[in-house]
Amino acid sequence: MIKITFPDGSVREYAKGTTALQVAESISPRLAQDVLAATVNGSVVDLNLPIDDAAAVKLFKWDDDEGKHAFWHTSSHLLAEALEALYPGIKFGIGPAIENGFYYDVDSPTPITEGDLPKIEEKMYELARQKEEMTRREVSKAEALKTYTEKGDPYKVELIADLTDGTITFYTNGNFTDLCRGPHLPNTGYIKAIKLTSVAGAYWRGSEKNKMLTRIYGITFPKKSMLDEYLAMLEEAKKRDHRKLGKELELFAFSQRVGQGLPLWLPKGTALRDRLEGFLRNVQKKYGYAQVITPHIGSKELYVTSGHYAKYGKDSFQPILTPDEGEEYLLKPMNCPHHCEIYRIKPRSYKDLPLRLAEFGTVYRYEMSGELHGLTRVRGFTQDDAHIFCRPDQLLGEFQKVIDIVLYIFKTLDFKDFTAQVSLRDPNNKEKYIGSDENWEKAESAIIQAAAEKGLSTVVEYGEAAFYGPKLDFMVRDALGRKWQLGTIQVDYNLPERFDLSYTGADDKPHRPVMIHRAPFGSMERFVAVLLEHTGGKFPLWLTPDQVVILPISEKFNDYAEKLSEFLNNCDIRTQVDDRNEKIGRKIRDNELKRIPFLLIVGEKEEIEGTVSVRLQGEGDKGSMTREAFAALVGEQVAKEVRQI
RNA sequence: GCCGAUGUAGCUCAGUUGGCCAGAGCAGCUGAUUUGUAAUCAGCUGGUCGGGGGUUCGAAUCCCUCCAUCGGCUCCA
Repeated sequence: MIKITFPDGSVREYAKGTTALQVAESISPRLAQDVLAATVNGSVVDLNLPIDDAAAVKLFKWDDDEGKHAFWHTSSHLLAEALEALYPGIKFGIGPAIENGFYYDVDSPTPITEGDLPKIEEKMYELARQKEEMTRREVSKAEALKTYTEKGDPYKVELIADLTDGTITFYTNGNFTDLCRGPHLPNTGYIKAIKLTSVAGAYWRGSEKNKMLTRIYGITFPKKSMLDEYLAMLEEAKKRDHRKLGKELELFAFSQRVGQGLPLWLPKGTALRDRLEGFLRNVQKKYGYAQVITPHIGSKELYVTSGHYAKYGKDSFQPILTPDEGEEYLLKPMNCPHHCEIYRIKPRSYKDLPLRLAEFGTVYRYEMSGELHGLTRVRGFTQDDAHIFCRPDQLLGEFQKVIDIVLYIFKTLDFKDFTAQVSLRDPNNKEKYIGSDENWEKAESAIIQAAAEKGLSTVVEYGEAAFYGPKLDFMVRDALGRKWQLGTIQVDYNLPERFDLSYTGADDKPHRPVMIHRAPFGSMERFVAVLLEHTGGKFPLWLTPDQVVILPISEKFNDYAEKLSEFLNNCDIRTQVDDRNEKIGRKIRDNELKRIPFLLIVGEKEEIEGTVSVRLQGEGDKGSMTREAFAALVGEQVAKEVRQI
């Protein structure tokens, strides 16, 4: 007998060789049905792996990430089995579980397109219904290599070559055997609902130098109803797509003639963006920032000095030449070099620091055409940029104040679900970065310390740093769950050196300042995009372009509506009148669809009483009140939304 | 940039064995209606069928090419 310890601390005895599935069965039949994976002493294993020694066992169901992972990982093997049956000679790359489902990368003798997915799904259902056992087998490296060399699967051979002997396992379901670490479900019968979502190209091992394989994405569920829910959720998410809402609400547009990735901000979008900028300007003023403005182009020499030219110059927009002298200028890809030059305009004393220079700076970057995406990835955009030049002893405090600004903004705009990511150098690829190891280490530890002292829970990502320094990035998801970097704070010891920035210390000697790059929104474009998807176009009252629309019952009451509008606008309430010759039902519908928060309906009754009938967007009739009472109501709500710092 | 898909009116979309002047709804314009809480009625306007080239007696429809968009990959100062 062996002792099994459970997460709650209880201990039960089982026969040696008992499997995790049998353990679940001994607890309840229901649990045995729901359990998908288990950990034994912390490592994830198959449910049917015999446990031979006393161990701590934890069981995972669908609601656990480990459970979903095993489910989707098994699903990718099922997909592979179906593919091998339908496309003899197909070669396999990798087929992992991902956040929402799984994929398999394949090299098929005949092309696979989206039209082929239904028949592949059909085959998968057929194989799933056979409840094929997933059997595990440990193999030697030599045997593994032999198997795949004989089968003629070069990708698997390459993978095996990197593995250490003694750790290699094969899993077999039906006629299909795959190199795999596992764990897996006991059999394919758990998979009841299957949807192959898309096909895409993907470079083998993620390098564009390699061959492009075909990647087939899919998702599976233990119940049909769960798949239906998932598909309905995707439909809902599509309605919140910022590209669709931006068009519907007339916030921004693109024109092929202007150029791809170059957004045109329409009047309502501009009003929204101006308000966001004003909000941040106000916050920054309180934190001691000074606004500056710098040109949209800069001489090539500026970027040679900063190091940007060597790093990105050739892949960027081509330099602009002056007509006669042939001088080279670049479209500004970032604001920092300009701000460094502002620092240099006069000698700086340690008493002048920190110097905080802020600019809503529009920059232009050449992004590859396939990478452009609505407002989240564009070629011309405006950063809510600022550079803080400070003494080394001020770095930590300044960094933390920037964290405060970011958190204040996220709180005001109700971004609850964000990730704070510490983006460090790729330790195996240091030549991608500039600057000394010593400075990198100083900068990295400053960020980690600042975040820790602020009680921020962070994830660390290697290889995500800027080329001149490490970053603290704030990632927020869009409607479809894709992560976007919004706010960013970066510590930089390099640019001050390259620009030879200095200040005179109390010791009357020159010292090198440290620089913080920061953008709490990230860029106005991306921030508005994510905000749109989060709110579904229902912006908070303080931010929304139109706050109130007055709907006269008929044209007879247009004059009263105009007077009301004038009154409210004088109270700083953004008000319009819908004076079209339409029925009231029509006006309500059209203005509801525009997501205008307050609809005021006025007719004979209101004109005589001097009141307005208030209708809240999405909520309906709220009864009538005087215009003064309404103005006070709006004022209070705005004040509540934008809490003072 | 790469793989795959898509591109018909301002918007959403019909229209493929290639064949009458290319259609609908909404939006827009004109007129009627003067309206009480999510679409009033009638008439009218509007399209280089993404651009260019080709095949054909004939192309929105087939072929080539370029452009843009969408889903990924790569990249992301």
